[in-house]
Amino acid sequence: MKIGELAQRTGLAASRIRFYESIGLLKLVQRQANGYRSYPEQAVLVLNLITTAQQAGFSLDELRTLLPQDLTQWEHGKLLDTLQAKVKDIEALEQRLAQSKAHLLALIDEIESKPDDIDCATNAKRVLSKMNLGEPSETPKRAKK
Amino acid sequence: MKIGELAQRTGLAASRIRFYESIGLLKLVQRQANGYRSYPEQAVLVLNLITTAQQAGFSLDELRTLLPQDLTQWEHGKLLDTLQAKVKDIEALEQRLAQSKAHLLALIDEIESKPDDIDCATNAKRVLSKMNLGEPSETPKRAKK
DNA sequence: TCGAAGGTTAAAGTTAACCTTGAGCTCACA
DNA sequence: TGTGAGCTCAAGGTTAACTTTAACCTTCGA
Repeated sequence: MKIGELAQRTGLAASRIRFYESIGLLKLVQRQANGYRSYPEQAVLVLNLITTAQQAGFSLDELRTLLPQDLTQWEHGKLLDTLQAKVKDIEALEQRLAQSKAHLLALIDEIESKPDDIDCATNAKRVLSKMNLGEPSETPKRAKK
Repeated sequence: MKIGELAQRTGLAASRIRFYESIGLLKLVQRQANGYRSYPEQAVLVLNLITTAQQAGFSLDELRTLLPQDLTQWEHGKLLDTLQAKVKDIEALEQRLAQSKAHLLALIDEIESKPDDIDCATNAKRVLSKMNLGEPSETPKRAKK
């Protein structure tokens, strides 16, 4: 199939598919006589696998080293290890998220419980002084948008 | 205090502090006669607040609109709204993480339960065919590193 | 007085994961 | 035969949040 069809069937932009090829991530491609790219059925699977894995937190770089030339040649040991490591990563992220959330909730609480009889400035100082009592974690999260 | 000291006390690189000023995020700064920047004590608080908020998922852009010139001039309503929205964001992210994790664990399980009597290629196909049964979510996460 | 340490600026580089642009083939069809 | 959709490539643009570089000034300690 040509790139347009593959794009439609995977929901990816054609430019993105070409990009994956250019960085050596998608090697399942041949050329027709006219220079057009030609993909086998399997390409749909692989692209879906890639986007799914991306959503699980894998970078394209990781995926490149993880998905070898041929899908039937997976190294089970290494693959399983990596998957399990990724689960650990996610768990760590979950921890950090929970912390951030608790932090935010505490802050909201602190602001809301402002005694009605003090002014903004004083309250701001009070709130600020209560912040940052936990040690600074070093790993920033990037939420999308 | 000069930028070097502020950098030390906050743990941030001086270049980063200058950058924050350049994008209008840190306005608590004056100049000495020699052109050196001079910061008040409050700057330490504000920078800590910024890095903490960043870790909670706020972009610098959001922070700029959220932290006005003077810390004692917070708009409580807007601020609370934003904080609550961010909590929602975090909860959504938590959902997605939980999904990813479940997905990964299912995959691990699928691979591990490979019948010993079939070959790699067949197993790869079997595993692949079981993947991507959930609908594709559209929001990719970026985990760090 | 000299050199190192620390300050200033503007501008360019970094990273990841793409997208956009422009110029030029190729193909199907009316 | 022409036109418009689809393909090719290389190269440059985008975004966020910084860092690096280069060229130059200021301060401090020996």
